[in-house]
This record gives sequence, structure tokens and C-alpha cells, in this order.
Amino acid sequence: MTTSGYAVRVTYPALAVTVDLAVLTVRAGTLAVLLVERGEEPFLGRWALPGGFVRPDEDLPAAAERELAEETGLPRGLVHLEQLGSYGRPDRDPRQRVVTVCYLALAPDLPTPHAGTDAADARWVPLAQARDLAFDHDRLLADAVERARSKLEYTPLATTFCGDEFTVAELRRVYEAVWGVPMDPRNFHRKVTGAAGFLEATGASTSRDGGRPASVFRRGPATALHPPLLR
Amino acid sequence: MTTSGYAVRVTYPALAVTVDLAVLTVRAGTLAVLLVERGEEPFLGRWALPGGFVRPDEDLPAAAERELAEETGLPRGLVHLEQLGSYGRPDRDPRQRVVTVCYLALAPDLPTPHAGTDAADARWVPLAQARDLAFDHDRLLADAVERARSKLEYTPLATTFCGDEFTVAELRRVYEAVWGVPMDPRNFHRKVTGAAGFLEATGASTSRDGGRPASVFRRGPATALHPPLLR
DNA sequence: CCAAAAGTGTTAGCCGTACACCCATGT
DNA sequence: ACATGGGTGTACGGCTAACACTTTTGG
Repeated sequence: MTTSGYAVRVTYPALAVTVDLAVLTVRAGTLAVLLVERGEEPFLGRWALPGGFVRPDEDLPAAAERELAEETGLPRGLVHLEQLGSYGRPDRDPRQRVVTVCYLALAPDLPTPHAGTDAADARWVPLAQARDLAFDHDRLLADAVERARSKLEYTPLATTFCGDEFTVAELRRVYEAVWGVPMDPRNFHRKVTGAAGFLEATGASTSRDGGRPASVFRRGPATALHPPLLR
Repeated sequence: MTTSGYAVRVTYPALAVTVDLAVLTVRAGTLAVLLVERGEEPFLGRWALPGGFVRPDEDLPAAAERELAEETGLPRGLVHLEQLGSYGRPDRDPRQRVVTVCYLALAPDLPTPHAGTDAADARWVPLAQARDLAFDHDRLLADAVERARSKLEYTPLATTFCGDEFTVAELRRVYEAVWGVPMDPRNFHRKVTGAAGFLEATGASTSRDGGRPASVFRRGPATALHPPLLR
């Protein structure tokens, strides 16, 4: 048998494994997702989540980080990355059997990313317009959004949607965008500044939002919120 | 090229994909996990989570259910099954690259399961003694236990550890076993009977626990607990 | 001065915890 | 009768939502 390409001979069922990325951000007051326009079949020209094959000697998180860098050009440190789940319906890829491990990424509102190697185009798309994606990516995206929404309640992850430094009002607008509900600015302020380890004061203040200048914070060391912020 | 066995010729990196199962139950007041003694290399004779290869035309949940039936003989309807996550470190299987999708299963305290096809033995092992498992199964098990613990807080899943019908006290002992903390029987009673859709009265009562007979319940239609039961 | 947004004080109601107390059965 | 566990009543303290009010800037 040939040894060219990835041809293999095995005694177990060999499948293709990919990682896909649901990269979310908050832009203009709403949740948006990073989509790429497919540059090849199947689903040529359709929008899809960025992703690609896992390499033979690569761990899953490493593959996710590599795809994030390759296909979106987003900087690594600022982005939160966590595994969402795996999807393996036999018919999800018309070419052959592919199992994908989907990662959820949360990013600040960065400049429009550049299209990567396999993609014709890449852009931020508001959630309401992210429909009819390639493969089963509608489902992956819906699961990612639900995960993101519930994680805001009991983790400090909302801060990863803001830049490195942010005001309490900017953080509040993240919650309002993700949950779609208005929050009381005064009670919100008390809650987030009171939660141990959530926020760290920088000492600076800014008046970029108009009105009285707001203190500037960066994310604190906490990994969970006690008590949780409820939806 | 041959067509025997699973030999394939592909233009993508082909990997083996397995499903592993972390099947938990509550026995004798503590959490226990279903382990199999490996009947073949690698890790011959070591204890491991049950699992096996995903077949070429099989969806992931279907593979998990099949392995559950094959390797443990547990009845299907009574067991809750949900995807936990995927693990794909290149060195996790010494034979070749294997990505596993781990499923978490919660089962009532059923009779000792029979060993399946690939396993030399199968038994319930209290969590404290489930150490030094094959592959990276210590890690999978730890993640499964943490997931189970947190899911009890905001879902009615604790009922799947009980039989079809159970008393409030039996349900309480599940929480105490999983969380390792005593709960006030009186406040617990009010909480669970007050949570809409959590429990459904059967009308029957039993004195199997001694003392005054307790009402018998079965699980209600709710899928989430409002408010959550806190640890 | 006025508008706008930040941040603090106050209060009323809800909810969780603790625990006193009564109920219904087996022995 | 008494032990055992089931189930209800109640009161106190902490937390949250609602909102009045003060502070600090830009125009």
C-alpha cells in the first residue's frame, strides 16, 4: 500500500477529527460570532465556524489555538478558550466521517480579523444574522451561545469580552448584550465591586463614557463568582 | 490496496475515536464508579472506565449507549447519559493516537453488572478506591465527579441515582453522599417538595426506612431547579 | 447652569437557616 | 410507652431589588 499523503493501514475504525471554534465577542451592543466564508467544497461560499483537522501529534487544545491563530489572526493571550463538546453525526460532513471537537472562545471587540488560509473571507457577524451555516454549525453555535450565557452567571468571564482595562459600565453593557436584559447600574456596581477577586482597581479613571469619570478596573484573580450574578 | 478489516486510504489525518463511560451510582452512602478490569494490552489487568471504539456509521451518543449495554449490561431507560468532554493527548494511548469522547452516566444502585466482551471483570468501586486507572482515566473520572456534583445543584438529576420511586429521605442521602455534607432533613424536605416540577407524589407511602411512613415520589417533569439547591 | 453618568445610602420584602414542635408508625 | 424518622411552624439574619440622593465631569 502507498505511504503518500496520510494513507494509513489500521485495525481500528479510523475517523477524521477536526476542531471548530465558536469565537464570540460583543460589538455594538450585541453578541457577534466570527465566521469564515468557505473557500472550498463542500459548502463552498457558505459561512461557517473556523476550524480544521487535528494533526497526528497535536493535543486538542493546541489544535484549537493553532486554528484560532491561523484562521483568524486573533492574539492568543486575550482570548478565553474552553472545550464546548464533540459532534459526530455520521452524516454531518458529506465527504466522509468527521468528528469535530468544538471550542468556545470569548474575545474582546478586536479589529476585523483577516481571512486565513482556507477561508475566502472572515468577519464578525451579529448573532441574529448568523443563520444557515455550513455543516451542523448552527447547532454548534447555539450550544456555544447558551454556554456563554450561563457561564457569565457564575464566572468572571464577562471581563474577557472587555479589553484589558474597562469600567463597570462597560462590563455591565456586556451582561446586557449577552443576556438581552437591562440591569440596574447602581446595584450592578455594588455587586461586581463587592464580589471578592472579580475586579482589581487600576487607580486610573476615565470619562470616555461621558458624565462623571469612572474608575478603571482590570480583571481580578477569581475564577468563580460568589455569589453568582443572576440573569 | 486491501479492503479487509478497517483498512482505509485517506487524504486527511485519520485517528481512532473511542467513547469512554464514567458511570456513577450511590452505594452504601458513597459515590461509586463502574470499572472494568482490562482483559488485554495495554494496561492488562488494570482497572479502567468501560469504553470502546466508535463504529464508522454510529453517532457518538449511540456509541455510548451501545458500550453501556455491551460492557455493563445496565438497563437503558433508567440511566442518565450526557457528554462530558473529549480527551486527545497524543500520548494517552501507547499504541496509537486515540481521541476519546467521555460520557457521564448516572445510574441507580443496580445489582453488580456482568463483565462484557472485552473486560475480565466489572464492578462498582467506591470513589476513594478508584485510583491508578488505565490511560488518563483518573482525570476523566475526576472531571466526571466534579460535573455530577455541580449538576445536582441546579438540575433534578439526583433522582436518577434513586430508583423509579423514592422517598425524600432517600433523595437526601444521595445529596449527602455526592457532596459529602449533612443536610437538614426538615429544610431539605421543604425545598425539594417546593421546587416546581421536581417531584411527583405517587400517593403511596412506605415505612421501609423505619419510623413514620414517608410519602413515595417519582421524578417530575422539570429539567432545571428554581431555585437551585446549594451545596 | 444643565445634562449625563458614577457611585452611595436606605428600606422593604424575600429567602435560607436553625430549631421547636407535632405526627405516624414498628417494637 | 418509647424510639425513630416524617413533616410543619416560626423567627431571625442576610441578601436583593427598587429607588432617592449626592458626586464629578463636559458643554
